[in-house]
Amino acid sequence: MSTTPCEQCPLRGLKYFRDFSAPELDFVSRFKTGELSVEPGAIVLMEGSHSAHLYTILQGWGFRYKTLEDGRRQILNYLMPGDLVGLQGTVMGEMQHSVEALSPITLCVFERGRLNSLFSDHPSLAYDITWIAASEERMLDNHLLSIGRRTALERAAYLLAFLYNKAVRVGLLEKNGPIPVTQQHVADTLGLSIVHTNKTLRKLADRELIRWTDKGCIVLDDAGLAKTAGWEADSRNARPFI
Amino acid sequence: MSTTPCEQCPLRGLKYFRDFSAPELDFVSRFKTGELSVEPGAIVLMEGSHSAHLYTILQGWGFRYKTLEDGRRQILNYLMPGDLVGLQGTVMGEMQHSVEALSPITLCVFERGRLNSLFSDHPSLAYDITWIAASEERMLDNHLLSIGRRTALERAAYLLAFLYNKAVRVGLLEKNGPIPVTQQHVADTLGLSIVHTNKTLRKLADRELIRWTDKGCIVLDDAGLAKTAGWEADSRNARPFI
DNA sequence: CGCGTGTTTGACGCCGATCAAAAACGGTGG
DNA sequence: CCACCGTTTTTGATCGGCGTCAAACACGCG
Repeated sequence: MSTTPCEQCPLRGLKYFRDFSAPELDFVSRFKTGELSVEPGAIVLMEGSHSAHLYTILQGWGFRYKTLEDGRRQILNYLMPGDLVGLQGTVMGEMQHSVEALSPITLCVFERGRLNSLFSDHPSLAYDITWIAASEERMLDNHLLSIGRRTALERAAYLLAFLYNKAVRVGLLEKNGPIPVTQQHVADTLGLSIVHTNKTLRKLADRELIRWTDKGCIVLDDAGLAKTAGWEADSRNARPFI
Repeated sequence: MSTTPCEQCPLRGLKYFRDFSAPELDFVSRFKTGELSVEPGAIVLMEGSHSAHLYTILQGWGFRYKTLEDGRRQILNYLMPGDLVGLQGTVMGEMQHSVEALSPITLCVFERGRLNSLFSDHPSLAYDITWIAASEERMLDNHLLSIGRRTALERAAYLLAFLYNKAVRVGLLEKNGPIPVTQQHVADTLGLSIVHTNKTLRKLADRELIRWTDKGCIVLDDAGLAKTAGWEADSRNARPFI
């Protein structure tokens, strides 16, 4: 499969992402050095590695996670089109989390070495990267609040409403499409056991907020989920991406 | 009290922070428009506000937190000298968390309007801001892992080891100084009830890893804490700050 | 002395972990 | 087509960690 030129980037058509000026687009298209395709379940980046690359998700679902010595796993966040991958490793050296594909994904590959010229020659793009980092931080704040202070049912509802909203906005999910996770993923995100996660998701299904299928979770009533989570989705538009 | 000129910034003497070039120093000293002093327990920034400022902690302890409607509170992270405050609000508009002083703190105040010229004229400083944001993200990753997958005892040990290490490096804490938190703060950070937090901290005290005083927590054995948390502190030096 | 804030302790109950096993499914090979 | 398998979901029983309730204790302060 040939690579997608940035000029024809499918994300650019979405209202959710901001437009580029011509010089920005020109720079980014030279910044991009290739594409990477990864199969579901495969590791994109490994904790402890020193990757020479920075990536943006072009299509598909992935997730970031960390593990403790004894195998306990915590999923930190989910990755969707437009998300920057590997910034921590790029800016600070070693990766301290891993990244795994949830569906087949393709990533745009950027040359780390050219990041300096991005900062020096395209301050607006540098600002975008900061914006994205701040946005990621904000998501983590929300997850931390959720895991720390919400009950199991609220947590689950929050997670699914969050994933649904974000995925729809980036064009990754149509209204009745499945979020491609297993209950094990949900458990590792919420900090719960898989058994209790199952019972919790069952309650959400009984309330007809979701339906669980072999392809993942179908959100039937995202407003209802947000309500049981005590959360309101952030509806701002026009976020940047690289 | 008159303000501290950036040329004499006490943080600059610490090995932990990187040096500035003359032009950088010059810019930053003009970027800084004043200082803000806040008493313990007072709110520096409020969730939902639109602050026109960006801050760096010059001295003292603070923390970031979010609350749910019903009052449940989650502390997201602790703020120490060199930490940037309000970046999320500056870059993305509204603040989605609050900031409170834990000790008397003083902050350097930066004009948000000049952030553009920082990005356009001082790419190295823009890079530093990205670095700091990535670093904050990394800390949140660690906290998420902790709350999601560690036991109460491990969580508490991790938190105290983390705070101790960071505080010592920025010159905020001498070897036997107290971390100025109450057990309520610890509980709200770990996602535990205050009663259970107390019983957990007691276990750490019984093992002679910490001692609790009316001024806060004294770390007696930070290696021991890190060990019971199953964690190794990151010993990298030379981080940037603004 | 009385009060407020913070720490400590005990009793009890529940949420969620753990253990165990059964379904339900798609995929594979005979 | 069917037997077998691995993965995932589902359910029940039991256990334990942590929450909740309640009350004491310690301390600094006016």
